Amino acid sequence: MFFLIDVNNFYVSCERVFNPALENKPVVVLSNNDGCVVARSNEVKLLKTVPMGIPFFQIKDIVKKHRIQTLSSNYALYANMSQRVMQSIQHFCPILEIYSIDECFVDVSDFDQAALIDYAGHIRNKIKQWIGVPISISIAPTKTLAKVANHLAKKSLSGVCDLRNPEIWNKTLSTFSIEDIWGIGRRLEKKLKSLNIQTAYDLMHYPAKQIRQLFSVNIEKTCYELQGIKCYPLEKFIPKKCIQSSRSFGRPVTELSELIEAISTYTSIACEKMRRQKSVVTTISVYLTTSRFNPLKNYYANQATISLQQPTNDTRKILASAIQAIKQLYQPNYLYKKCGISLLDLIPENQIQQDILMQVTHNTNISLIVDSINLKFGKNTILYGAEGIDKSWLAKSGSISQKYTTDWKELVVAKM
DNA sequence: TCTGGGGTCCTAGGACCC
DNA sequence: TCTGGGGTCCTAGGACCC
Repeated sequence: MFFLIDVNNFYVSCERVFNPALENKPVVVLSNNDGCVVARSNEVKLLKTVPMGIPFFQIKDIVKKHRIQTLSSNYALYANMSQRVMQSIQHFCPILEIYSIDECFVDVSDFDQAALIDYAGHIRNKIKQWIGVPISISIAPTKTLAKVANHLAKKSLSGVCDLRNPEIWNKTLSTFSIEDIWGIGRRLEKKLKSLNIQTAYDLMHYPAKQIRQLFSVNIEKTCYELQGIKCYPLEKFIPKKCIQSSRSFGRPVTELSELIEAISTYTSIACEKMRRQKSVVTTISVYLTTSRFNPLKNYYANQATISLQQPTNDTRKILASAIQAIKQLYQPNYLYKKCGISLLDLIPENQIQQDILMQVTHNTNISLIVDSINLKFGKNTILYGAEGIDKSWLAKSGSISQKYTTDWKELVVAKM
């Protein structure tokens, strides 16, 4: 039996904890570079005119008309708030899988089943009291059903939805649209509807084997999960298999020197993440692109994949390859919009295969020292020269809130 | 003028082996 | 002249998620 616990309107809720003036007002949070809407308060959702992911410039009039408060995203704050929420939940439910920044699955099979609803309510109150954000909790025998129940929990006053009773879940599924099911995207929606599968109930009763032939093993699993047969177990923490870092630029970039600064900055970010999960990398891929939205300007996009001689997590070595790659990709006379790096085929650092022809070296890994300094004194206390100092190409974030919980200089001040 | 970022998994098809 | 059958591995691209 699962709980699915998720924070309502997560980014907006985080902002409201530290800025109560935002309560009961329409609020949106924008993606990097203030590009798209990535979080909306309930007030905004009710307007029905601001869909998730819409480019900000397309809704400027609506924002003005309804006095929607607009915030740049503050990922340092959200990541820290996420940690706090997850740690608090673990206090009540030790076996959990963190599924995304704002939701987790919990195995509640060993709990007193008769008391589950009360327990969910209790957790909800405590998270609101301790962290300050509202959460919803759904209860169901499979993850897919828990996802369905979560939609209903969001709309209910209690914030809890129990879908354990097969009669209730059958009835619920008969009015639940196919496109709202976890794992059904736009393409599959279209194909399923062409077979006259309109609701979750229709999919649940379609022969699963046939679904597998027509679609894939995943949709077959979805079919079983709707019937209450568990196909997706709770996952333990698994290190990432690839780590990417990329950003759009705040303005068009034309100079190679600036691209080198940018790719160096992203490489440094990706490498730090890799070391945090104790992995090493053997293959990297670097890419570069102009804006794909401007039909008048020449479009150019290219990528280069490089195999490193030896698995490593040393930023200096990876930087050398990344810079070499960006030089190779660069073509003059284009207006570049974005570049990025992917660290591929990550393996645990304690499982490195030694190359018989390679000399064994025992260099001190300076990267680890850099990491520990930055952890102690704050991000970018020390950085690689190639990353540049001014970084005038950085993304825009016009209205970002303080790093209330992660930076000594920006802590919350309590006034008496 | 302005359009995000970071992931996972599956499948088909090519290349290769015996 | 006639050109099989069974298998593995890798990769690119598609689809999906938050």
